[in-house]
Amino acid sequence: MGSMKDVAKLAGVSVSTVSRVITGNIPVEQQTRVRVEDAIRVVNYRPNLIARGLRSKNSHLIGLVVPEVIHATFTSFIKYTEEIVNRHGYNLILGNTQSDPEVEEQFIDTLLRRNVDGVIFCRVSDKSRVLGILERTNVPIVVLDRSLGSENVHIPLVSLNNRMAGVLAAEHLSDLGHAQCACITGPMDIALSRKRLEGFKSHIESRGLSLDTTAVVEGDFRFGSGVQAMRTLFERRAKFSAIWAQSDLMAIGALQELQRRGIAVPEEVSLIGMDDINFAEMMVPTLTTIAQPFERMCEEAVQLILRQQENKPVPENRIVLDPELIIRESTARK
Amino acid sequence: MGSMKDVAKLAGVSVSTVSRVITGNIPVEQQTRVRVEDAIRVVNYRPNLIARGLRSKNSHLIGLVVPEVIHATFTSFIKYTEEIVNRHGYNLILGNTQSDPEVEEQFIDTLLRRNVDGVIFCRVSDKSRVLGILERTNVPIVVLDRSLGSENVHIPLVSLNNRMAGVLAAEHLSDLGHAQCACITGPMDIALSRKRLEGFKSHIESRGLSLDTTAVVEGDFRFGSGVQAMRTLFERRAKFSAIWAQSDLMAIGALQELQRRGIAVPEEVSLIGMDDINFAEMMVPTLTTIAQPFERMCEEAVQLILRQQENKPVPENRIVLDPELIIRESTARK
DNA sequence: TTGTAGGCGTTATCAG
DNA sequence: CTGATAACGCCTACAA
Repeated sequence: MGSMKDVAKLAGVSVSTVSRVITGNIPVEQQTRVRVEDAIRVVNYRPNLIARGLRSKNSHLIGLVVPEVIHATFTSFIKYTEEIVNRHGYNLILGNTQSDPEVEEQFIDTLLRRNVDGVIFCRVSDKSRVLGILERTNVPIVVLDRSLGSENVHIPLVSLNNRMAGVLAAEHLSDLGHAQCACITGPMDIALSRKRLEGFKSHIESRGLSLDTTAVVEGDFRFGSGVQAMRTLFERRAKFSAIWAQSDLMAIGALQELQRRGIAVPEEVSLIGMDDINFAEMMVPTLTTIAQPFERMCEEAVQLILRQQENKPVPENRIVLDPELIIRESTARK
Repeated sequence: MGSMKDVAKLAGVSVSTVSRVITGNIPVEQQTRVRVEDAIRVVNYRPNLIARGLRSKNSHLIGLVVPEVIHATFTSFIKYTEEIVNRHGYNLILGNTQSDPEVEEQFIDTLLRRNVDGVIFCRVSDKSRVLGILERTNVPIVVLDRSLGSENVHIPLVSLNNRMAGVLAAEHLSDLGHAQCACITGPMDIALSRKRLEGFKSHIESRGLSLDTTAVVEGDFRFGSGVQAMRTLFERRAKFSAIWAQSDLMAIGALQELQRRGIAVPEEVSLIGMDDINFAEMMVPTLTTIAQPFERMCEEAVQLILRQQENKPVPENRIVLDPELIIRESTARK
């Protein structure tokens, strides 16, 4: 792979002329243009993005920061973000921080030193100092699926209407005639877990019922905590005919424990998950769930980056998308 | 974030001196060193990797090419590769080609133009022209979990002993007394599917039994094809008391279909998967499976890249790792 | 329309 | 030990 110099020499022109035919839209005489184009082919010239980036101060690189990779939500974010940035001519540089502030900071540091054109953060905690660091740079940044409550109002944010997710779940269950519901939440120090519970609870109360405190168990979004939460519910002798788990993985954990105890789903207990991961359809019974619009979330995030970069006014700084109820087999009329 | 120039000006030295204290191990007088270090702190200087890369012709970037993201095997590769390259001071740039040769080529092109220090390809087909393109460059390249048969013997390769996977599955089933087995394979135009089947079959034959051709169905590694394959087996009235599916996803599909037909696993039919994805433990019954050493595979791949880059002799050009049988609940004595 | 010159931020070489 | 200077590959004034 030759450089511009090689092309120039071969074509008998200066490098700036080569640059012009590469860039296009700058007048070059037809004759020299073809000479240059031929030379380009001969030396197999491809513009070097490093050099170009050094000059133009942008890298066409977008950083994606996730706290985990093997995790339905983040895997989806990775997939769609990569696809979308690609479509816009960018490449994705991926960083898994495992929620370790140390790793987080160190990754952000190299991103900045690579002149990335933007950084997308998945579910970053307000505790992480990185937001502060990034704010002081002028690198476009977007928080996707954010967690904690206290607000950095000026940082662009794409998130789900988590409260609505709770309402949708409660609505579906009460429509089916369930008067006693249980809820397996995510970590309560993450705002989205609280918002989901709040929506769930408030809809139940709006129907004149109440959500028993013994029927609310905290999990960590993962499978094991779903199993454990189910056991806790039984230990507490909580009364319920329906359960909402705030992630499909926890719902699948709950399902496993129910089946091990010989409790039929949905005949005896109805079960709703959340996320609509692929596996929701693979269970027996298939899982009713609250779907997140992963692809649209990523699209909005990338748009926010690109707009900031072009210094276009960003009309909406906080984009909140709606979840959707997907009815399958795991819920039934009481 | 200032540049070296800023630091130099502030410290009253030349840029080369600044460069020296950054690089370390080049003699600089103690006094000027501290002056420079102070200045570095003041202007918040961080060496720019783009510029450094332009000079030194390496980017500390490694490209990972996968044909899919939301897919147990590749998600694992992404996770581990990212972790490992990071540990070595590299960043990962991820490309999902969806097996589209067009996208593949275009991605490789930008990788080369970014001066990546290495490219790791997951399950690349021999049909893709990219291997040829890459061979002509001197960028280190490794094929991970490769598929097709015809050999480019000089390209470093990390793969699984797929034949052994088949043997392990057959061995386990015949140890349990199953004389009639079925197999749901991956796409037969992918070499690893054929090798797996070959191992499976040959072990069965070594026991004086045979694998009925009606009991072999081709899938595509995905859930839906597992469901479909199961139906096909029933339509064909194939006789079997045990099934090996060459991916956990297909096994889960088969399981769903079996359960829908009221056939108990493992009481009536034993079932083995392959991969040992997270969900294998989440099923009821939990899935017996053949585990792939994903992390080690990635480690070897990264090692091969780094060794090539340092121009160290690469002792082993083809690394084949062994799978492992994980016994859970979905298999039982006949 | 084309070439020359300078610079993007680093590092390496060569004097001093 | 330190400072010019050139070079990495590209782009963009400015001049011709």
